[in-house]
Amino acid sequence: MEDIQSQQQPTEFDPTEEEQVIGAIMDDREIFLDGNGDEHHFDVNDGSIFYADFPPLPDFPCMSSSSSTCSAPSLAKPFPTSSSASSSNSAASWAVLKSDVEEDVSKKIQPPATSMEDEDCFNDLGYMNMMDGNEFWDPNCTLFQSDQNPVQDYNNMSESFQLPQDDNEERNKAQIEDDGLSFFQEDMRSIKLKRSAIASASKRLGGTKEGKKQLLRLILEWVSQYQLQKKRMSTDASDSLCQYQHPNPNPNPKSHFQYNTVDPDPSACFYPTPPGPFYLMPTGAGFVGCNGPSFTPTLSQTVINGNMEYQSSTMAASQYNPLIPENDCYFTTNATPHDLYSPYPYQLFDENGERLVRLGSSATKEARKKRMARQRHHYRHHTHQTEHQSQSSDQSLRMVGENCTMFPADNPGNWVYWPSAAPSPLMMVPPPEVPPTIEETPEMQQPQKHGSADERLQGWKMEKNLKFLLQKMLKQSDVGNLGRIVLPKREAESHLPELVSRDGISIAMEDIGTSRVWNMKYRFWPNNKSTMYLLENTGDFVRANGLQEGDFIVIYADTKCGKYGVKVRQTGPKAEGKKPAKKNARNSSSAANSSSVAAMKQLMK
DNA sequence: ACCCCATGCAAACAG
DNA sequence: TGTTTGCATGGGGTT
Repeated sequence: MEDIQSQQQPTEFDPTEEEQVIGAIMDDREIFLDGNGDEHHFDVNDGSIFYADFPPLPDFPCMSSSSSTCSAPSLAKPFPTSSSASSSNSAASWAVLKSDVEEDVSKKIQPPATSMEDEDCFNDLGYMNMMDGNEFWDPNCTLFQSDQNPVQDYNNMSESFQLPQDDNEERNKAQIEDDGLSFFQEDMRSIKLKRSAIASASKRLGGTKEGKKQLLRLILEWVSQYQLQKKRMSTDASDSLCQYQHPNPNPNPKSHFQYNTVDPDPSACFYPTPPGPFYLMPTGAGFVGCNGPSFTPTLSQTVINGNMEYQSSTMAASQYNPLIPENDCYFTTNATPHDLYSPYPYQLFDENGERLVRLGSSATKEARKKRMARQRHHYRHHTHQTEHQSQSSDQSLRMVGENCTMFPADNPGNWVYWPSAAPSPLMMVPPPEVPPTIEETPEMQQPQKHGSADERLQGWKMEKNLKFLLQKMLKQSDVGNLGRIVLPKREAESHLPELVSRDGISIAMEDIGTSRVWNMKYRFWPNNKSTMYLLENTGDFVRANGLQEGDFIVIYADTKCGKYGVKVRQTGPKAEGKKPAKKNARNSSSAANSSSVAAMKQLMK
């Protein structure tokens, strides 16, 4: 059973081939036959369990040229109010959400949503070399595409299952072995994997026998967890569902979209308070509304505070929320909490032949033990959420912050195992801080350490849910004691809420690095027959981050949480040429961007 | 010529 | 008197 052997070369797979039962990859012994149809049918079609095109990296997707490139001028908003694309394509839940927000807020501040305009913008900007596709922002996108609706195949196993406690994982794994064939006979029998998918996954795992073993191990483990969970759920299914709660569960979708005022409860998203040993982090898949039932069943595993959860995220949404239209998008309100906070580290995706395996943590016991040790270590030292806010240097915090999961920085649950060929972007890769320009090559934007840049980048896309809005290289006047930052006009008009009053609007701006939320004010001044846009109340923010002239702030729209995020990028000691901008462009953002790109390239080296 | 925006500066405000 | 607020100015890039 350990011997995984594909019947084909990993790299050679017939696109027309039929599904291949799991057993077929195991030592050529047909241990598992195709399910008889009335059992759990793990019909993992090509393109369903593999997903190669991660959501776009929201880091600097639109450069200053965006406003000129994007068709929507000043009224184009990150949170469109009346975008036909948005209203027509977004899920019904979003429509409800939108209306709620519009009724309640007074200044046309809309929750983050994606508009086709924005997508086009991204495309036009050539950012798609990173974004690859529109699925992330496309309300109609199928984040995990599949020719078939895997939910149908998952109808009988769509419970979102979890592992018990992490301490039990060893037992679980042991049980995998102990149960032996009985284990397989129940569920593995019905798992079908397309040969190409297997081949691809195997290839991703190195194409070696060991890699195949690893693949099988992952599958087995996943199914085993399903087995365990199924047993549990048979006695108390609801417990399983209720065990995971949003840190700030609130049935009112508006709770996620406090746009006009600072969210009184930052924990609504930005300050999660794990309710207990379990804390689910929202995944892009489950949260962002671009995954309908066609969402790929993924082998998901997350270890959170020493606990592990396995979940097939969209299955849960499908099962527990039958209102979710197929192939449609749904936003948070339609998704069950379970769905919304589904982890995903175990993932095998496929799309258009470009395969990517994102495997879970248990590739080796050795590695897992190390991770668990790290988790315990971190957990001992960080038991209170408030402490997390000072972890701006913590890479994991950065990542989760950008992912809107607001996972505690010390929370080790954010780890994933990444095959050596594709190191985890979460753990190893700092985000590219420089918005990619058209002329920028992907290599320039990507970390250099592990794995291919493309794989890492895709992982990034998967993790992030932030949409780049604008960035600004701070001038002396921005970091002075005036407490205001002039924003680039075009970007402000294009991507920030429309201002109808000179009083402006309050914007809850989360510092992505620290998870701290700053209540800023976005407003404009008339200026020389034109308009000047500013962020006010930035003094504390600037001081807290020690921002200086030449540093950058990048403003994002958090599409999951409906808030704004700001990321600071400090360019270090202001010794050399700290006046790079030197008014070298008319648009400060353009100037800043172009100059900052160069500066950042230096920094990233 | 137009526009953007960094910043100067004075009025208003607060302590 | 110090700080904040709001507008004006003008350098410099773009059209």
